[in-house]
Amino acid sequence: MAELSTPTARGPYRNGIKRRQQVVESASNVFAEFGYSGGSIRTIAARVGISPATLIQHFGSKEGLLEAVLEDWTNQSAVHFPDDMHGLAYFDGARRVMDFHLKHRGLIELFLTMTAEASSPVHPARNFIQRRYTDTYEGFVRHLREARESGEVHLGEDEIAYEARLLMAVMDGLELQWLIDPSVDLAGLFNRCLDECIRRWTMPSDR
Amino acid sequence: MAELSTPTARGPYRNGIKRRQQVVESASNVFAEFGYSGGSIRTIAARVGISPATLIQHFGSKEGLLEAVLEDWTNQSAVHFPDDMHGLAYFDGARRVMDFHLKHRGLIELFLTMTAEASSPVHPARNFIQRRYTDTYEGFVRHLREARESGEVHLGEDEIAYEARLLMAVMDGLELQWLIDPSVDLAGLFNRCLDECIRRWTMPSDR
DNA sequence: GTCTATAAGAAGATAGAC
DNA sequence: GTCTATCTTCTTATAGAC
Repeated sequence: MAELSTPTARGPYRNGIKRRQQVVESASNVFAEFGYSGGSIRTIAARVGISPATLIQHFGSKEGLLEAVLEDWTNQSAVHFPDDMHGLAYFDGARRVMDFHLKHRGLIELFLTMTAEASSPVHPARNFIQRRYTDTYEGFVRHLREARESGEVHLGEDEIAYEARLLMAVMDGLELQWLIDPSVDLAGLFNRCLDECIRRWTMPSDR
Repeated sequence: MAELSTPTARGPYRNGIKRRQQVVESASNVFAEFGYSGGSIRTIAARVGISPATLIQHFGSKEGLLEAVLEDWTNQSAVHFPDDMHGLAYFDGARRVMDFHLKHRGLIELFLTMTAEASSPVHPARNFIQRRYTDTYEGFVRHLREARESGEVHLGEDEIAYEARLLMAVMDGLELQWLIDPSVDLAGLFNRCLDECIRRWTMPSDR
């Protein structure tokens, strides 16, 4: 019984866990490449060298696999957005998020494909994506308010809402252009935009 | 023979043309809703009340139908972007583009879904989308240069490139947020952003 | 845990009648 | 021009052997 309590590197679930992670990564790539509808269980299974049946055995259904992919993606993203930083420093940390995205193209491909697909109310990832956007927006607003209270920036309440939405839009929009044409200088454009945002936010009597 | 030369409202192709347009509109909606992979010939045909076989007869293949959809979409978009305006007035006309998008949600859903899907090199709409982005970017740059030459704005060459990319990003990004959450005030946010862009561009010795 | 075999259905596309 | 019927292939998912 003791061996069964916690799966470890030597424990009984070692292979299962490793395999599961392999499948999730394969699925992320395939969904990023072909979308959720276009990416088939067969393709995903073939890339890790297992049968479609084994894959289904692990995740129950294609939708179960999607949930695992989205969960994994949240974890990967969360690691690289600064949760310990506050106020303006939080937005300065967004540069590192972009650097991370640049090095993990598949991750952002997955996210934007899912987001566009999930504009349909029947898409299985719709709730997840909606929540994700709400969380990001509220996070931006919260940190801008913090920055205002500490005197770092000078923004009214409606300006905070506007700037939060705009920054989100710029991030998504630049990433979209970069996906279509990888020669677009994503990091350069975003850093410049962030510089000007911060400059604008910190200017006294801005508007 | 005379009756066959040009299809008119009374000509022999009248029904065919009307039917064809119906199918293209249905396909636009279905592709917008489920993406290209997820949208099936069967669904598209059912919505216009014809058989899948008839649809294929008209367009040859699913990819042929996609081409017709993209062509139609270009025509619809082109009508509402001001080709007769130049310099700053051109960007002011972008407000009307947004108003048009707001009233034709399916069109923008189609565009953004296609764009995200087409980040994959094997997607049949990839070339089309790439060209579309290039054209838009070059259009923005051209009109900003015109505005500089006529003394309307004060921007360096690299600032023009930056502002063009950023405005494109804001449009796509705000539209994406609006698709996910229709309560987002797309027109309001964009108009405010455009106001500030124009204000920034027209400021002497901006940077 | 993983496989083969297979069910049950939907996909794109074709043939030929009307 | 549109249909029904059908082909082939591919889809997700299950059953049961090893």
